Amino acid sequence: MAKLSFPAQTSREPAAKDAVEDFLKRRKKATINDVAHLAQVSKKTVSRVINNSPSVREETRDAVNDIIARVGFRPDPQARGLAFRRSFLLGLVYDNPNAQYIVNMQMGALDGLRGSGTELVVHPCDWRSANFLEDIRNFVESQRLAGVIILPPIAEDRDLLALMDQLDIPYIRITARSGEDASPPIHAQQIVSRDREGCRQAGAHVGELGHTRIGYVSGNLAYPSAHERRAGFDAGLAEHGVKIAPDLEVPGDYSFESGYAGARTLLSHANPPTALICANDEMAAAAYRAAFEKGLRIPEDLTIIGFDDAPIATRIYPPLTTVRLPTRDMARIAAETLIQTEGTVKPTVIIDAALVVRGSSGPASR
Amino acid sequence: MAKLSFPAQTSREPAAKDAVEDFLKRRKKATINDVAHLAQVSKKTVSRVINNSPSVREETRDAVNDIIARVGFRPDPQARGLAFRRSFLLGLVYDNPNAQYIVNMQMGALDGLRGSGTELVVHPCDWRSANFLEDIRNFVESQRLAGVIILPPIAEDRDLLALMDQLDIPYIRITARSGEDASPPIHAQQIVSRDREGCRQAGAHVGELGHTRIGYVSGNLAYPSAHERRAGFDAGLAEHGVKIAPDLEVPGDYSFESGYAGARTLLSHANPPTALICANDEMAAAAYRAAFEKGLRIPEDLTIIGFDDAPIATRIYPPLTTVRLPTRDMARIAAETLIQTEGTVKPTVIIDAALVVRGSSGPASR
DNA sequence: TTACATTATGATACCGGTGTCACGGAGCAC
DNA sequence: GTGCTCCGTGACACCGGTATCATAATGTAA
Repeated sequence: MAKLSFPAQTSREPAAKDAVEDFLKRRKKATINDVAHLAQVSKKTVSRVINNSPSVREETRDAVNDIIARVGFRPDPQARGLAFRRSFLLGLVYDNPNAQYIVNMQMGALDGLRGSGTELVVHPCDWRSANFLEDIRNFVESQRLAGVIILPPIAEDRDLLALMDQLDIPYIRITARSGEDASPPIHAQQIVSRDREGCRQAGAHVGELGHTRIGYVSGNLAYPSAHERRAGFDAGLAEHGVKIAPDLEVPGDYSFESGYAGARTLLSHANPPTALICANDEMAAAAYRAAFEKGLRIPEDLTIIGFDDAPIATRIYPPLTTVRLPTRDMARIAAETLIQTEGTVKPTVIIDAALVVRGSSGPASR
Repeated sequence: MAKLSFPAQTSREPAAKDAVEDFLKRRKKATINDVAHLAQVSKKTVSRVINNSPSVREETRDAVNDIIARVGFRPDPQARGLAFRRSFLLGLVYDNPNAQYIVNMQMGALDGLRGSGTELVVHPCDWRSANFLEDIRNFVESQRLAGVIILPPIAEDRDLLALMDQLDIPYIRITARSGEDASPPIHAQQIVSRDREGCRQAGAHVGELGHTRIGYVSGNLAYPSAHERRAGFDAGLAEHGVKIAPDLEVPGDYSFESGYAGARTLLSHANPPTALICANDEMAAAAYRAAFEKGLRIPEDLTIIGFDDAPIATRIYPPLTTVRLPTRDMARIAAETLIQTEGTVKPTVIIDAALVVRGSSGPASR
């Protein structure tokens, strides 16, 4: 037990030591061939070590790992990708690059990728463009992406989802409404936010404050989120026996401009609202402006509710009561899911939104 | 002149037609080998066509291009990159991912890349981390990036610039102060914003409005931008014989929180300012809050000036008078420069900032 | 001891492109 | 007609990895 059979091993090591020194002097990026040569094994064995193949003798593995560490070898993603026929890049595709949630989701995706050796390639695109699909196809296919995260609203595009299915590349969509109960159902991996629940809480909050004259600036009704949010607000208000006044409802499209126009209209009404619910924070910020221009005080004269808990919610004054949507976490989970699952499709992940009460909501004064 | 020697050509074409049909039926992504085979030339010739090599007979080129178009061949970036020893990816490295200018610059970089076949890989990093340089080195080197755009504030890191020089990869830094007159001078390609000029205009504006009691919340003095901006404001104010009150100056670090704390301090002063200049919009927005909490009206009681013309400048009420920094354009130019220049280093590009007067500035009332 | 699995390892082809260099033919001077 | 350059093209090696399959080394049963 004491004396191990060292003659066999030692024959390799000493020679290698010097060779490593020599190699390092050349200051060249190490390749798998260099490592194989220095470790006196074939490149395939080095490849096995890199890929954690089980069928490598521990002794060999250690020797190879030693050389790898000493020469600082890092396998080339390009070569690896070429051989594997897939890259080590995750794609983030989205329209609407100005929206804050896109920024958050990108940060979330980066959170999820950190330390994985996979990098994030961002690819904005134009949903209205004629070659929308062609552009994405080209991107995904030619980069041989390891996976794709599709952000709202284009995550609702059935043609895009069909394309992704056809390309046979792992992808995950982020959306406000599960596609499983759609017709036909969507079977893609998805991260679904429960906007409805958060909005229910917000609606209940407004009802609880005693408001009865309630205005609403909707989101873009082309997107499921707008309907989910509306349904949630309705449910919460109903808990207190109130509802959005039919004559105090205007369509918005999530933009500041549409929110401003909508809020102006509502606040100019002969019998204006004492509470104004906006389908996102951007429009709520616009409502602030409309209110201030009319000389209204928030929340004394007007309660305003938003949705998203975007940074702007705490930048405007008074800070906005809103519904927090953990966009960053959603994208993080999406990225983690894509790089962890090896072909296996994980079930839908549901994320809850929740009310955050701040200074823009107060009791009805009239 | 009439009869061209067509026998030689026609022998190739007809056979190919059918072959292309056959190929398309297989629904496989075309490779250079497929194209070479169908066009009845060597893959090297196809390669020449792809790369616009001049030494290809026009006739041959047309034939190859025809096949390329018919089979929808797109060269694989991975394989191409492996052979070229560089990828078709541009890296965007930055710290401070929450800042709005980062978002703008990313959009700008994407603008600059559009249609170039190069994709953008975003890589946030942590300047304070011990392996900051190692992380970036690893990223740049292992991805064999085609180029790197370095955003502020890490674009000021001399060690990072030295590393990039050593890695011998095209890169361009975006900064508020040219490195050419630094000691030792920085010879990197750079896009320099002239913050100072914009701030001079803003300072002159404040002076012109008759303010004499002027407060200042500085930027992070570790960054050149903070000094440039301050110098600009000083110069503009000096044009009207006024200056920032020594007792009304507090340090900020560009964050909302620091701006809030700073503004509160200044507005609590026994002899408070009638104008408050903030080194960026984020801090200006925080100053709004501090002012409102004190019951001050903007601009009647207090003039507030920001810098950046970030989206928030028009979201808060009243809209903020600020200095517009064309961050998006700067990054677009950076990206364009990197993909256009083939080894040749372009000179420094200077971008001007300019005052945008909105509703937060008004005449001094006292 | 021999026969037969079982494991560890390597030789070679391959992923899809580009670089090097050699070669055949056209154009020109002699 | 010969010798020369110049141009267009292709054969082949190579970029840096992985897959396949054969083979050497080891273990186990007979």
